[in-house]
Amino acid sequence: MTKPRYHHGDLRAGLIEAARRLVEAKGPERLTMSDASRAAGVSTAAPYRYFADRDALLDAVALEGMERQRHAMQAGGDSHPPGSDAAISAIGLAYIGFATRERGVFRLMFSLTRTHARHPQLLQTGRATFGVLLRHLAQRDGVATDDPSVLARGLKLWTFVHGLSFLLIDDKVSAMEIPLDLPATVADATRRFLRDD
Amino acid sequence: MTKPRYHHGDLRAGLIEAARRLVEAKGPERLTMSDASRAAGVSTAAPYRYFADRDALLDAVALEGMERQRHAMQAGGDSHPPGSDAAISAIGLAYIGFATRERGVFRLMFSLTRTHARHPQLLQTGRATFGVLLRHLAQRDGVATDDPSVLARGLKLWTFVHGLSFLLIDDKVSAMEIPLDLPATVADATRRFLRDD
DNA sequence: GCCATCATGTTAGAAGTTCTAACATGATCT
DNA sequence: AGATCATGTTAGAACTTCTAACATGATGGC
Repeated sequence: MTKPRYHHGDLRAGLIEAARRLVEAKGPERLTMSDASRAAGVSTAAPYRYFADRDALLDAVALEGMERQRHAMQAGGDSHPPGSDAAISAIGLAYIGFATRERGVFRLMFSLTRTHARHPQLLQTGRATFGVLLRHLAQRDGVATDDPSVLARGLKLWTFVHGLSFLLIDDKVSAMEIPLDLPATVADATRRFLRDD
Repeated sequence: MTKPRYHHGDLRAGLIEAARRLVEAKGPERLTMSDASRAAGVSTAAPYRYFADRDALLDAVALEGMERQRHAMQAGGDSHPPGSDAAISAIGLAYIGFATRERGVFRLMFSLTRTHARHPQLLQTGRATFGVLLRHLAQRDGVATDDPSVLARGLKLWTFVHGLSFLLIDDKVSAMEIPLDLPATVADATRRFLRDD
């Protein structure tokens, strides 16, 4: 058994991890600093050494989530030929898979109103995530990632997987009693958005 | 000038309206009962005559928003031949239009975790909203609204407009510097999802 | 090896929140 | 006119975020 130490070791990371678990268990809006502190084994004032306020801790949880989601998407794309329909579908499925595995964190990632002004790192990470998709689309057509047609297709694909993620984590699909073959649906949408006519 | 009266008249409606405005101004999570009470001109305990707790007030705001969104979609569809691509696009645009006009309320409508169990009326109203779209899709194909192909197409179209709504209200489209012709994009997605091959 | 320094923790408390309990008011109906 | 009861108020308990002042112990110079 580990002795309770005055100094935590890495409290910042410990708090982010504790907060991540709590966000997942009870939803972002139910997270309290008290709970996070208790879970990390410190007093309620300790977090303020590392995070300006509650929102700053949530920002950190969101950022960490964005990075994990991006890695999942990267891995999904890498397991298929670059720029192929299969690769692009896999990226979308990885996006949705992250959302459904980590509803709380995913919801948090997209509930930070006007957060970009407050925390440019979140914007940067968001761009990197979108870039995973853009690179495959650009490769497919042999153009640059900021080509207007790549951006337009990227937006439509992102829109679709983003929307489906939300409908799934809000249980709308089941509430409306809609049968769903997720991989087939994502593949279908990918094919429809990528065809030229 | 109106004399301050002890009895409000219709405090329930007054609180919903005050809460709606506050949700829109500061976001759902920033709404406090204190603020809503103050805006409605009553003490902080008065709302509890009509709403069990803060969440119940938010539920009421969400419900009212869902009804207004449904009416907007209904009107959009009605202004075109039933079942036409134009009608279906118009429904989608009305959905997105509501979301961007009332970000706070729209976000609230889709942030009520596990609320269906708590408030079946929200589920019922959600079904009615989806039904606006389903009726046009069913009409188009001359089948019932619960036909699997209608449900599948309905889900894809909903997914798209839902996703685009969220990306717009979260300022992701502008953050990623994606040029967007909204009506054209919705029309394009509608056409792609409705074609048979 | 000892001790000063300072990062990192704690405790105490102010201000604000939700929600309850007990009381006050005035609209309504006989 | 007066009783009744829905609808409001005030007071306060339990919680929250966040700050200020203090405590601890890890670290580096001597």
